[in-house]
Amino acid sequence: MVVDESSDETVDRLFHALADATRRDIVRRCVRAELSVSRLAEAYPMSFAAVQKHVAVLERAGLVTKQRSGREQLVRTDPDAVGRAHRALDALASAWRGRVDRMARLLAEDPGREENDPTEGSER
Amino acid sequence: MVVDESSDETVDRLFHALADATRRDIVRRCVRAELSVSRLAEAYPMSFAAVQKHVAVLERAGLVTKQRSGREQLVRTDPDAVGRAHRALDALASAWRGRVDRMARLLAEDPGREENDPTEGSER
DNA sequence: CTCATCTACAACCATTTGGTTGTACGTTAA
DNA sequence: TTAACGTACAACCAAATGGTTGTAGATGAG
Repeated sequence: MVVDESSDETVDRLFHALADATRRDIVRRCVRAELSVSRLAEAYPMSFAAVQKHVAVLERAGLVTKQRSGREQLVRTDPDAVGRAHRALDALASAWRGRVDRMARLLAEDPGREENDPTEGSER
Repeated sequence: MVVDESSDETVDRLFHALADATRRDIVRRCVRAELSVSRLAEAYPMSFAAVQKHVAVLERAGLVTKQRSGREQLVRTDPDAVGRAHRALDALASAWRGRVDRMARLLAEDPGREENDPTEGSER
């Protein structure tokens, strides 16, 4: 049950998880080091249970994973997660993005020959 | 009033706006064509007022703009919006990717050849 | 063993969200 | 002018969110 990375509900969970400053901060912290939920909770002005819930949201979104180590639960940001978010954004506006990228490049490098309609270009 | 593109609340609004399939679809549709709110509403199994609210959420997040044309209100996806979302993601995991560090070093040591767009480079 | 620590989870609460309907107002067409 | 259309907005509602406290189960230290 791989759940298809680009299904609506998957993308919903992904962006929803990112739509909170505390959760983004957790992701940031756990990129560099594995931290127990208790350690994380010390960093925020809220209860342990609240942080636990935030971690659960991130986990369901696939942004972090938990690994048991003794009595602690170590949280780690999934290295692929940000890439997945990027791909979701690209899928969102890929047609437009191809056009704008090309326009930007043309304007920057070689102004004067923009006559190819790129409305349906790069799928990267 | 520029509101600082990377403030917590700005990013909150951005990702929250993207965390709904209907809203993502509106963004997708209005990338290619300006559509009135009524036209948009026809596409979804919900009331006009509901679509109106979705558009309002997208507008507060800076993802779309509305422009009056007669009695219609035309909705258009902001060309910069997806770029802003990309940048927010990059800022989130820059430490892990080492991207910002590398960019900083390049800019410091060898200013003038930053022409390899790093927003679209390494994927793992 | 005993105690402190870390986690899990339930119950509860206030606020927000996503939807509805209804009303009012400006604009275009007949 | 009148009727139809497109929009704005308020009031309302159910469900989800984000927080709390409290209780209970594992695990490690002394």
